[in-house]
Amino acid sequence: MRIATWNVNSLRTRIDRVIAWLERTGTDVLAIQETKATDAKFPVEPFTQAGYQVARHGISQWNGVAIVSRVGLAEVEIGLPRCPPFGDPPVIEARAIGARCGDVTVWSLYVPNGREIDHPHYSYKLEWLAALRDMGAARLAADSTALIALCGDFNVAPQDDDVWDMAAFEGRTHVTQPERDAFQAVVDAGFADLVRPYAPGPGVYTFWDYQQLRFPKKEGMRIDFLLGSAALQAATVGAHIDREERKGKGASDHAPVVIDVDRPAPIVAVPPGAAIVEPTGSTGHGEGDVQLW
DNA sequence: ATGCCATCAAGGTGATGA
Repeated sequence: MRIATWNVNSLRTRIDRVIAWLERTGTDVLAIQETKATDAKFPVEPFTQAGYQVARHGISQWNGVAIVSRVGLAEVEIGLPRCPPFGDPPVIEARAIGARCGDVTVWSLYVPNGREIDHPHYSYKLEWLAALRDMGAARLAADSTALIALCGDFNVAPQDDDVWDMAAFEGRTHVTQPERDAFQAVVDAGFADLVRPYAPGPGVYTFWDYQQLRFPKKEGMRIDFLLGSAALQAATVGAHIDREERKGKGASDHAPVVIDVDRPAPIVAVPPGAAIVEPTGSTGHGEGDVQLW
C-alpha cells in the first residue's frame, strides 16, 4: 500500500490538484496538513467521488489536518494527549489527527512553525514536539509491534544538508539544536525516517519558498517526514519525494512525500453514509474547546 | 525549464507561513 504526506497550503484552493495527484499516483492513504478549512468548509465530496473516506480536523482558517483513505478509515483520534495550547485566549490548535487505515495507524501532523527563536511560538513548538514524542512512546510501550506512521510537516530541518545554505539560517528557526533535539527525541522513541534511505541528500528537499525563485534555483528545505515504527520500517519497500508536483501554476510550496509498504491494501468501497469518519470516543479537542492539562 | 509570494477572513489590510 502507498501512504503519503503533503502540506497542501489550503486544500480548497488546491482540491483539483490533490484529487488528480491521488488518482495519478495510486496513493491509498494521504495525510494532509494546512487544509486551512474548518470541518464545515472541508471539501468532502471530491474525495468521496474519488473513492476515499475522510477524517478531518479544522477549527479556524489556520492549520487544519486530515487523513483520506481508500483502504479503510477507523479509530479516528483528534489531537495529541496533553497537547500544549497557544495564544490568548489559549487554544489547542488543529495540528494532529490519527486514524487506522488497513493495519497501519497513520498520523497527520502539522508541527508549529516557531516563528522566531525568541518568540513564544518557539517554546510552544518544542513543547508540541515533546507531546508528540510522549504519544509515540506510549503507543509503542502498549504494542511494540504496532504499524505506526508519524506523517507530516515537522518544520525542522534535522541535518545541515536539509537546507540549501546553513548561513542563510543563522539565528533562524528550523535548524536550531533544541529543535533538532526535539525531532531526534521522536526518532529515539522508536520512529525512523522511512524516506531518507531512499532519497538521500544533499540537495533533496520537500519545501521551496514561493519567493526569490527558490524552486528553480533548487534552494529548499527537507522538513516533511514520514517516520515509522520498527514494524512499519521493516515493511517499507520504497519511498520518494514527488518534486514534480511542486512545478507549475497553483502548486503548493511543499511536495508530497511517499512511502510504499508491503502490506495488503484492499480497496474499500466507501460505505453509504460513511464518507466522513468522526472520532471515536472523546479526546477533548472538539470544536475549539480549550482544555489545559 | 522549474520562473520572480500565497493563503485566509475580512474588508479594501493584517496575520501567517518558513
